[in-house]
Amino acid sequence: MNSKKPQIGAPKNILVPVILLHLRDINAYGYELMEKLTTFGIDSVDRGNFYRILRQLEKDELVTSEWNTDENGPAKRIYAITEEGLSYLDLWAGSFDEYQKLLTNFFKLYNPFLFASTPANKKTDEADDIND
Amino acid sequence: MNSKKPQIGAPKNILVPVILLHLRDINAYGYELMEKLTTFGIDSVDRGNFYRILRQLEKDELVTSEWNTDENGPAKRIYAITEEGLSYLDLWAGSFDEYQKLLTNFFKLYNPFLFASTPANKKTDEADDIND
DNA sequence: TACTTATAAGTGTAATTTACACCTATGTGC
DNA sequence: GCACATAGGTGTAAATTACACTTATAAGTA
Repeated sequence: MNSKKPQIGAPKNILVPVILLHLRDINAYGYELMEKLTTFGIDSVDRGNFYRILRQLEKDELVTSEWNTDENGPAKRIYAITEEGLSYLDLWAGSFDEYQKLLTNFFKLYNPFLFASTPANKKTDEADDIND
Repeated sequence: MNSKKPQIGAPKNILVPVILLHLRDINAYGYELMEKLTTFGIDSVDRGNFYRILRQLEKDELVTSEWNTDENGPAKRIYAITEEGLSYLDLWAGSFDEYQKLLTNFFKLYNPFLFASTPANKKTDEADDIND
């Protein structure tokens, strides 16, 4: 198990919903998506596995793709989300909602005074943005 | 990959910090901890792997254990957190803080109106134009 | 006594996921 | 004709997870 240091960084399975979320707004190709993710808060993605995830999403019919050779440089595989992908994204949103509650529970136990009822307590310390 | 349904349920690596968090408050044995976790919001743990995680945590010197044969029933292996375990827990707390921000980013994109500045917006409708 | 149930702590191992290294190809600038 | 940035991949060992199964103690009960 090697529990010496925590996965500083998100569980990798977060990649799938975040990809779908971005594709809901704009059609995009893999390379582009990876760049967007780093600005989203996900630092460092394994490029190789990222492309594999995209191809798998296509196999599962959550996205579709087609080659774009119009622009300069190497051809890009442009992805678009499907109806199925959209409802799959909604499932994830529900799951993340649960997970947020879990994290709130964690911090309630970890640092109970952050959740104290009097606003005075909250003002005394920095991290009062934890619970939102 | 089989992306057909999301891991409705937490990433398993959350188990380690949650175990440590509980052990910070009370010394406990595996079976007991598993019951606590279900009330904590983690539904269904793999008992076998749970015990394996505990033994691994001990190998990593994040917890210590000793048998308790005083009480009725099978002997219990009582765990206690170490100093190292405590600081490891703190590392996790930082990591979760990051992850919470990521989830907030997710929902900002997923359902932006939840984060609208005017309270009036929140009141008007539930989610009409978001998904269609 | 033998059998069932609840508690407590595990083992074995296949399947899945992740990490890490490496490969192919196109176009631009030097 | 070579380096470099972009774009999309493969191969595979290591780690993790899921699922089935095992051992053992004590209490209750037929």
